[in-house]
Amino acid sequence: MGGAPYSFEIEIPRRYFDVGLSASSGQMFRWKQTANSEWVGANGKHWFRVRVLDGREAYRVESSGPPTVFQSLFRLDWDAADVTETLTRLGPELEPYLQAMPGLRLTRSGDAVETFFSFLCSANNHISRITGMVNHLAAYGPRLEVVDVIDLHRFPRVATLAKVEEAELREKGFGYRAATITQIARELESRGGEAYLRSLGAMPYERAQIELLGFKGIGRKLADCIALFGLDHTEAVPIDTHIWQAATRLYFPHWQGTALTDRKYEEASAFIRNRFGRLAGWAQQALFYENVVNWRTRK
DNA sequence: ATTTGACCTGGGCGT
DNA sequence: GACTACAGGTCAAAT
Repeated sequence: MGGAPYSFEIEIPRRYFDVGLSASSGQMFRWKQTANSEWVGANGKHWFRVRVLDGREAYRVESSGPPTVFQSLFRLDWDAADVTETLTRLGPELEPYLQAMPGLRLTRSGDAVETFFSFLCSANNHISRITGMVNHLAAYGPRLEVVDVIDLHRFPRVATLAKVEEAELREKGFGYRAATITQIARELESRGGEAYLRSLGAMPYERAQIELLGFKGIGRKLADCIALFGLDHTEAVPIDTHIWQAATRLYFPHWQGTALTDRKYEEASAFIRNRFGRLAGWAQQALFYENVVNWRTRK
């Protein structure tokens, strides 16, 4: 396609920022690696194309947005060396997990609506199918650009999604989530749509959590994912099957192999949150993705 | 307060 | 190649 509106370099060591790892670790679902190993993706109203500069600790980024958008998305305003050092001081048990995932960063979505609907797709599902579903939803938004044959769309607004029929999503393979997604889209619109969602980012984590739990179809786990990845509540600790495995291994050995109940969810999540504070979400991401990568061989 | 069963679909792995 | 288990869970009903 024609020249990108913005083209800039980001200079940072790979151990502090691995763009592919950060983009494909289950925090966002609209990034792809191209044949020539560039990373191309979209978030909210922006698209990005990222390539590693030969022999240098730097990236060349083309984007619809200025550097600040990219920097915010990958949370480059947080110093990874500092975060890692603080995390290992607060929890030495984290060190092997952080070392196993060098360059993995906690991201910060620029679009709460996209994150909200992305994680509605994630319940009892696996990353590859979530990816397909999120990209189906994204196709309801206007096309931004085509980069290396990859169709990049602006993620649709709430009003658009609220008009989608359940049957339509069923046909696209959404399964039973077709019903919850269309219902929740309408509920979200009636609560004020995007403005309401954004307001959850401005209120304390605990209150945002309660608001999100008011949607039928959003439980603790999804509420925490939305809070963490979409509303910048970085102290949120979603407990999914992977974090549950890690948490029982590290902190609650007497619960290993047991089912996750409401009470245990609350205790495990609060424990990690109290241990790492506003860095808890970053810790969670390292524990999560290390377990995703290694869980098959571990058991 | 915990446990159980139902729920769409499609990679992936072992038989 | 069919089978089966399971995946970034949630809800309602039955212990």
